[in-house]
Amino acid sequence: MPVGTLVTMDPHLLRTFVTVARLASFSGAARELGYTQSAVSQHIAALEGDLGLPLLARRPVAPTRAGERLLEHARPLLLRLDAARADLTRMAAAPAGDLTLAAAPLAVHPDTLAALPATRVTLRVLPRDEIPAALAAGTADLGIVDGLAAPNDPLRLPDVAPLTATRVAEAPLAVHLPAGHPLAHRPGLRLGDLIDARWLDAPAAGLPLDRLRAAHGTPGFRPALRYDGTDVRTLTALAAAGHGLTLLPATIPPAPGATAVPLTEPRLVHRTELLRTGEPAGPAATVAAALTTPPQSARVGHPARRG
Amino acid sequence: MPVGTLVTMDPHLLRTFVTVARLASFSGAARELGYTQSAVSQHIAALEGDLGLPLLARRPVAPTRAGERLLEHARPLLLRLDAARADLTRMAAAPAGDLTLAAAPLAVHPDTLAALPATRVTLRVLPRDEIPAALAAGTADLGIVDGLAAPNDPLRLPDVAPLTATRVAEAPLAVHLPAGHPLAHRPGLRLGDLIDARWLDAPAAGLPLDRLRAAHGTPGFRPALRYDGTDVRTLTALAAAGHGLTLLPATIPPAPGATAVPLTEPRLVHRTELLRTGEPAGPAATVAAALTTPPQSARVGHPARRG
DNA sequence: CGACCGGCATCAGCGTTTCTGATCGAGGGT
DNA sequence: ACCCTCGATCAGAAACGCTGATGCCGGTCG
Repeated sequence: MPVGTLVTMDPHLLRTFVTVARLASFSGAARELGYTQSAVSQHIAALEGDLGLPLLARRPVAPTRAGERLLEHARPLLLRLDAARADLTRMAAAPAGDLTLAAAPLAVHPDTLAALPATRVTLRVLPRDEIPAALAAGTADLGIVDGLAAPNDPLRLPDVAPLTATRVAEAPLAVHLPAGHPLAHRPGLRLGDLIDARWLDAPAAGLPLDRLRAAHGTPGFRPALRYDGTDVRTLTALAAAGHGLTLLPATIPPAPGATAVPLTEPRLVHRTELLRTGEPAGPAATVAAALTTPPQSARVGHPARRG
Repeated sequence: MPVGTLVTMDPHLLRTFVTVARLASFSGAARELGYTQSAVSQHIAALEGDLGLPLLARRPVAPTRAGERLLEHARPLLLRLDAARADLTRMAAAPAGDLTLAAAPLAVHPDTLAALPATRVTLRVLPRDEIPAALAAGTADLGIVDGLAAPNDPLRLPDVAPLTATRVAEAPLAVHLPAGHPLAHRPGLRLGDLIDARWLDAPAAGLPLDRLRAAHGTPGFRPALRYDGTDVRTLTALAAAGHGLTLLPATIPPAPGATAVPLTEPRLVHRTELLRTGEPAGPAATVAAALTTPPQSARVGHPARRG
């Protein structure tokens, strides 16, 4: 299949456009990018002339409707471009002995830690959505991400670069409730029972509430206390203290004063996956192999192949 | 957050690289792209020099390991770039009166057809995975895609451009069996009961088998007859004739001599979604509104926001 | 009210990039 | 042995993209 025939839209122009939009200033963008203000002006003029549309309102500088749209295209495009470059230049360099692992907060499982070599390892905890970008940019060699999914369903991840995802583990889910909660003694809970409850909102550490809403197909799941850290023990403690419910993998023990009740419906699991760029090399390969004993691999770049 | 600082990797160079790789020929690519062979040679040299890696073996011309990797980056990149360009230039042109609708084979539902205006409409049936690209390229104004999904889960689609997906319908699933089949009189079937059966392999028309394997987490689901068309009636007839089983939305009636048995486990639905680029305008807006009476919208560009 | 100042547009000029066209060496087929 | 195709390389010409200077507009302050 032939790849398109248009091309143009020089990434340099896109980059200055994005910068101008972010700073709301031509001269500011020029300073940041190391250009003359004149050059920046010409860049924007070139883009607008090429597309036949005004992209920015001047005085004050703000993107037009078309400009907004171009930003939506340009930002991921530049991300991918940098990712491609980083990936390829990495292939040129010899594989270093050091290994950097980027992990989402709930994705670091004791088994995982046991599989790591003793030395020259950096473990970096990042928000889930930034891990693919970190891999792509070469900031990390291996990624561990987690999320809610139907059993055996791969996770949905931002598509910034051709990454390979491998299933590491799946665990059932449990709702953490304070011991005195009326539902705390049930053997199992359905998500529908808990729509009207108040939930901890912990986007960095836990499972985001909008994912629950999507899974159940309703709004609801009102946020109570918001926790911006990544520490899971704090989260369970908050649940024990009655600040709201949390849904966590069943492998996480509840804090004293709390109970973890298995979630029975819908059939969701907490899935963790290993992410890597292309062929693993050097120490990354060893760790990757150790983490994925039952190999169940899937490409995430083009998810629709499986849909 | 600032967008990366590297840039370079001129798309023109990437385009000639992709073309050279596809044609396995420098001069062939030159002919196709309207360059001199000399220019193509210099393009490749520039890329290789820039990255510090050989990308192509000469004589015969074939991508190296690094070249393969670059292709994986470059192809979606160019796709996105063209999509961005097409999207923006479309904004420049006045919205035409004509409406082109790209639909996956199983996604065209009677209700959908009823919602269409009487004139100036083109309905084009495409493989599911090509619909986002068609929208992005401006070949179609609206897309209708379908697929297997957990209830209330959005579909997984190739991420070529910022598209908006809206739920149109969800239907339960049914397995089509010949009337004489031992399981034909069951009230319901579980997917696990059918791993060892032979299945129709109809990637263009039906639900792909590898999606079933993913849903059940096992290999199995051996392909029997392969059907490359997109006609659903043929598919049901093939199932009736005993050429293999098919899984179809329960809204599709079985052919004479066949029975449709509801699928009870796992909890999967046949979901159809409406796709559009940014803000709908002109007649597309009317149709889009008509198709999505209960609005349940979601951005597909960055699926991880919900996971 | 007028001068000033910051910010974007425009222009000429020049250095660099990036084509073309010609030439060369290496293989492969006749 | 010859020719023909293919890719690499080189010199020159055209095109491109940057800088620095200048112009214009709007807001601000004496």
